[in-house]
Amino acid sequence: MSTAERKAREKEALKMLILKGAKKLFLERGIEQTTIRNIADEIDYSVGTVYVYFKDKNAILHDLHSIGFQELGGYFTELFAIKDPMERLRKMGFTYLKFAMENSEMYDLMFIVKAPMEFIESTEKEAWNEGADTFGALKKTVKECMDNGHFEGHSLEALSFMIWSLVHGMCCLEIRQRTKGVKFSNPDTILSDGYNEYLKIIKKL
Amino acid sequence: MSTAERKAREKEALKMLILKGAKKLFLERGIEQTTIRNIADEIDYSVGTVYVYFKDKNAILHDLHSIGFQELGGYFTELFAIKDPMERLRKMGFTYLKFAMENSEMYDLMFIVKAPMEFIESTEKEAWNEGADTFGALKKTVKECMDNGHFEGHSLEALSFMIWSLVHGMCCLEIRQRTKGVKFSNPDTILSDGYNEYLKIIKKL
DNA sequence: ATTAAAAAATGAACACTGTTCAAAAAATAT
DNA sequence: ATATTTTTTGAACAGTGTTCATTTTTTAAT
Repeated sequence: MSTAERKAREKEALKMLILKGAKKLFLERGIEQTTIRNIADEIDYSVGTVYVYFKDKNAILHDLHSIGFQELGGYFTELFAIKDPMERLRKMGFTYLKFAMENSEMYDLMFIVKAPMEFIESTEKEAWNEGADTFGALKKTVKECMDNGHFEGHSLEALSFMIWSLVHGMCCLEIRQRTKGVKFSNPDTILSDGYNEYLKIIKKL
Repeated sequence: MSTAERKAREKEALKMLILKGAKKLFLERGIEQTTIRNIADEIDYSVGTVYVYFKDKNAILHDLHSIGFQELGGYFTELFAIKDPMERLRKMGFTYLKFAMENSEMYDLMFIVKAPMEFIESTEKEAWNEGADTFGALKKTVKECMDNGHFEGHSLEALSFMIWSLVHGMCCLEIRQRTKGVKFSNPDTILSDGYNEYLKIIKKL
């Protein structure tokens, strides 16, 4: 019985080792430039082994995308100590932008790359819980703001989606290099001027 | 002299034929599922010929991305007849969203896919004029609104970037399938409820 | 009309990709 | 020490973007 437990642990450990190697390569050379052979080489295993632990490349990308959401959760934890929902909403915007600018490759994988969603669709038992939970946290805060008399005339779902779209839009334009002709053409500007404008907008709503 | 002119025309015609074939395949099976061989087959030429007319795949994607901006221009033309800048800004938002939802594969190529930007960087003589011009049209309208007393306390560049980010964010989340857990989970909802919320927001600014 | 020169089109070949799977190696149980 | 199960392997396959010597076609000159 003990050996079976150990084996299960070892199996899990090797799975994590593959993910760790994959993440390392993603960060230093980009997602698209990383191959299964690269990952196998990185951790000194053969390609075949990688396929024992992951159905295909999308499975690796999906698991890594989930790890990204755990990391985003780490950025978010201290937010929930903030009592005032408007203050929390402000800081939530900053934290989201900061995470995206400091972990752009992971953000890309979590919110832009198609592969993780394709994996979810192919397995089709589970929904995109990571996304639903994150959006849920935003909605909860927006609701508290509305309960306190803010955002009159807006519906909860719609306004929450707008706020998400606004910050995601900035991140997406920056990460996929569409800010070349705009003055907002680097991560620092997004985090200062972009965030500043975000503050002005939610104040007026 | 006449033959040289005809040859130049024929060269251009074949180039357009390749782009036309590429676009057809993109729309019916997606960008990532379309190969150079597919394109060559589609127009009854060999792979080699494609490479005579285009440096590489990114060059095709870039030219197709430019065609997308021409098409977006077509959607935009009637906007400039609108005198009232606020009314123009409202309709501009709707037109942008409509273009994105009706031509999602082209929108993806224009504003999300990396390849066209990589091509611009590799040639490095030209900037992303398509993007700068489109953003310029938005900025011009926002400026007229500000001249009419709207959007007090905002800077032109920053607010224009926010408006772009807001509508682009919606499109990007929808096109890259991140709206599964949200009620805004199809193109029609974006175009009705999403646009409605966009109207509410710019009215309050 | 024949021939030489230039231009255009070709597709086999190369190095790479994700993926599979019979065989080998290692670990476990008897 | 042997048999069984589990784990790991890497060659092989079908596909990708890309190149380039060769062939075909077109043009220009005689």
